[in-house]
Amino acid sequence: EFTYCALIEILGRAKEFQAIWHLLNAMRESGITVTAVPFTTLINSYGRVGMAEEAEQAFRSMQDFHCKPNVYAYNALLNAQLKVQRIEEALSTFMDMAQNGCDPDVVTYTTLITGLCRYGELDKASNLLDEMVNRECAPNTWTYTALVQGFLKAGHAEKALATYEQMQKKGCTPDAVTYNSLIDWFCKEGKPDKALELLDEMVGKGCDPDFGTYTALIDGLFKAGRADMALSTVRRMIRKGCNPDTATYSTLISWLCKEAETEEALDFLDWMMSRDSDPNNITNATLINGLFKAGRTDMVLCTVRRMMGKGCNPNKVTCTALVNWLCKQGKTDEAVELLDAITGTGLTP
RNA sequence: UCAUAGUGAACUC
Repeated sequence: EFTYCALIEILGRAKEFQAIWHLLNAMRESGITVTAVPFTTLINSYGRVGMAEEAEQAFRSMQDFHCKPNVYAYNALLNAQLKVQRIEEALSTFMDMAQNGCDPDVVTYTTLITGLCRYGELDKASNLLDEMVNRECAPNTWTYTALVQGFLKAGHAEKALATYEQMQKKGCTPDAVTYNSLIDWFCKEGKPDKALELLDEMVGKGCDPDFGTYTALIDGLFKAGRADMALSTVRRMIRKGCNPDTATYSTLISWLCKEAETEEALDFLDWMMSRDSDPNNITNATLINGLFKAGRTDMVLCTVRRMMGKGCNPNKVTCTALVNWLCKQGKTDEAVELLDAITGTGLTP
């Protein structure tokens, strides 16, 4: 049983859904009692790739396995539904929980609050927080942070800050994610100094900055025209033992290209590739786009090849741009060659 | 805790 669950987890990440179903059926046929665990794993796997209807189907089929959904299964379903904006369905899942005597927990509420905020249903989200308190289901740092983030993204800074206050009054300590949300918001508002103050505050309170903190700051400082400070933040990050990840690299590469520092941007790519982290699709798009904008068309093709060598293929937008450019240059052969090299795209200029 | 929730990056718009 334990082994099965581990296997299903792996299959789920590999999107081998059919294999999971076969495994579940095999388990049932061999008389193994199927618990809610493998179903939760399956529902989550569907959820991750946005297959909400399949997630719903998996949830319903639990019945056929005489398996009663628990709060984990409900939460996974809610998550899958909200990810693709099935708000009505999610709300009815939430009602079902109550009817089936399954008490929502803090994860249930946080999932709902996050989902509702994402689609602008801030009042509903806010009401849920009140409902939690009334039902003696204590919100935690994640719950408050989700709501803070929701208000910030919706441009309701006052409410965000009020929630942030409320959180602390209730004894929930802000963590790195909470700070990162606020830091990012200050940066986006063009107030990197405020963001830096918050950085000091978090450090002062013993909360370690992470990738998110530094990346948000670096981006904000570049945006505010303070490239030198941004680069010193990179050094600080490395000095503190927090190594840049792919998002940090993308931020750097993007800005360096904008600042016409393409050599530095390419140096970062070298550095990145010489280290643990491989470029991902976003790094790829960032760099290619940056090189085009900076007029470094000489470097475009060899960079594309290097990244493809690392298994990092251009996305649709980049690919179209590349092919267009090659065709304009009259290098249609190279364009066709490139298209062939990129699997599974049927794009033609 | 064998399974679930909140942050950061490019392009497109």
